[in-house]
Amino acid sequence: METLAELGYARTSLREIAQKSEFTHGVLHYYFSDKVDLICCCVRHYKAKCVTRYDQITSAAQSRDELMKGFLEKLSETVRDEARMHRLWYDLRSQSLFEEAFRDDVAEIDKSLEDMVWRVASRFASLGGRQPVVSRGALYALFDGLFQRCLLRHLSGDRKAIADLREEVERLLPTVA
Amino acid sequence: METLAELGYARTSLREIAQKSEFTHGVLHYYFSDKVDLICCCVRHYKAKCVTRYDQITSAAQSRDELMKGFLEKLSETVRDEARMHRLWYDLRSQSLFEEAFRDDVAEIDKSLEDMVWRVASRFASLGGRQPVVSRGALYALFDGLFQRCLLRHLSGDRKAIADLREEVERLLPTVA
DNA sequence: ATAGATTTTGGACAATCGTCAAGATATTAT
DNA sequence: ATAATATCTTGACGATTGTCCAAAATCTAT
Repeated sequence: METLAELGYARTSLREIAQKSEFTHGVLHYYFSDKVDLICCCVRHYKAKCVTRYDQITSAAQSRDELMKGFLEKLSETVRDEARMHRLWYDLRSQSLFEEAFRDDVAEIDKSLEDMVWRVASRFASLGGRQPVVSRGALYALFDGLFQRCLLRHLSGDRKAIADLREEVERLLPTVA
Repeated sequence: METLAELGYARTSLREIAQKSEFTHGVLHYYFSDKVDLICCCVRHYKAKCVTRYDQITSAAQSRDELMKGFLEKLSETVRDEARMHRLWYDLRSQSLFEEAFRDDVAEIDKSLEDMVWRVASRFASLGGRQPVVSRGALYALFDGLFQRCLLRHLSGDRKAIADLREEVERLLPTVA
């Protein structure tokens, strides 16, 4: 996954993966039937690490301010420290537009991420005695779109990318939940 | 571009592009310095075709209903008829997360698309004597996210993908503009 | 300790990749 | 028509790809 996150799907070969691991290239075919199988396993592995990222903040927060602060902080931290791994997610999601074998796993992760965003927004709303005013799908689309854009700007060296994302989220979240 | 749209960046070789064209593989290096250069030119070429898609509808519409109807229709048509070309866009945008050479062009197209969405929403708002209530960036993130999701579902064979997108947009646009 | 199962190695394979260059062909200018 | 330029073809190259396999190494159970 580190190699994939560094090079991207298109430029990653099994030999490169093996070389940056503690194994040789031959052993990969002992555990994975082929390249697609290996990538699929990576996608599945990614999911588990990702979809509970904000859960602790969500359940611990006792006020809208506290939740907002924790969410913004975690969001910033993610872009700052895990940009490479997240660009891999967007890469693989795009690959699923072409490679049928990836679609089910990608769709499942997408759903899990949508649920995660929904949990945050629902909690934020309920802490104000309200309910979210947009659908799950729209909410996810919005935050995913903002995150993706921030990621691209950040990786391009734009120092204001994270600050702008924070500002945007701080303005938007109270209007939708 | 047709070959790229069919196979995706990762699986497309110069020889494959040549084979599906009227030329041989050698001639590509007469016009393009290397593979990255060729893809960059494709990205730039894509832009011109894309960013004025809704302009006629936007300027012709005389009421919110008319604009909504035209926008929904064009949106559906795009997903239905040009899904393959649009998955190429998402593919190349993801590639720009890894390949620095793509970033400037991708960022420029992204900006143009944002402007395009903004023009639609602004017009929709002004036809109701209003102004959009969210930022350009948020608006684009929202619609781009919804479109991307719809595209994935549509390509996976989900017959309800387009209808769901229409429904979502019909509900959202009046609340943001 | 020994036999059997499991895991790992490293090389071989055919196929494909991007790139290049020499020469053939077509176009244009005089 | 002829020369000069532009365009295209073809074959070659070294490198890399995914896959496979026989043999070596390691582990496990008795």
